[in-house]
Amino acid sequence: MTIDKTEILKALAHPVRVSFLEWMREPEQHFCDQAHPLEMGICANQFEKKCGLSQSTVSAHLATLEKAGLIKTNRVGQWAFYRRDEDNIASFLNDLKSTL
Amino acid sequence: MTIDKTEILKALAHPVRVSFLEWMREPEQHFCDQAHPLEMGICANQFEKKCGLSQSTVSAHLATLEKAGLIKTNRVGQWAFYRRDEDNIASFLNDLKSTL
DNA sequence: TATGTATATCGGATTTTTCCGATTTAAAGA
DNA sequence: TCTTTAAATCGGAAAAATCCGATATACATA
Repeated sequence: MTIDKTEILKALAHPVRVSFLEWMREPEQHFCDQAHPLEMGICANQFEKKCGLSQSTVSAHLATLEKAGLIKTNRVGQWAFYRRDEDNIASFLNDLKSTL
Repeated sequence: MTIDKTEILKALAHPVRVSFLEWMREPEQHFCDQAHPLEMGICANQFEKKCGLSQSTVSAHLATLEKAGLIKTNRVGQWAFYRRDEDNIASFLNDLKSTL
């Protein structure tokens, strides 16, 4: 599946989801208290603590970002670790710059 | 009032509004049948014909783009002419590239 | 002044998005 | 196996977005 600009723009239409992406740019600044090494990605529960929304709501926001191709999920044991999909993000930004 | 990234991203969350902006990049290609000179901007009714939505809906979409600062309005007589606000669009794209 | 044209705004129906608590699923550890 | 923990999914309420037709406003012209 190729990247869908409309789906990405809809994913970026909620400020919390944009914050998630921005926080993941600098994990050591925003998730310095994570028990697991930041190289694994950011654990879902970290976002809950930081944004104050419920577990199910955060899970849905992360799923929206993943469906749009903006983040990738890495499941280890009972945890889910998230990281930015830099390739897709860069492709989207280039696409936007050249078409918008 | 400064540019509001969240408001802009919400404005871009509807594909019709993105199309409006893209069409305005190349007026001579997309609005070659406009009675008024394209240098005045694009007349509101041109968007209606091209997207098939009702007059009131198109007016609302244009208002959303203007509120976000993505387009500028030029009223002449009974007409409203729209053009892209290139400065704000460029600022937004730079902001997005450096923060997202 | 009366009529026609272009756009904005209003009122309301429909759809989509957002959010939460409860439940389910899956893995970890006692 | 039983319990705990983490995350996904379900069900439904509330809020926001979308869309249209009708009406209002503003300008042009007869």
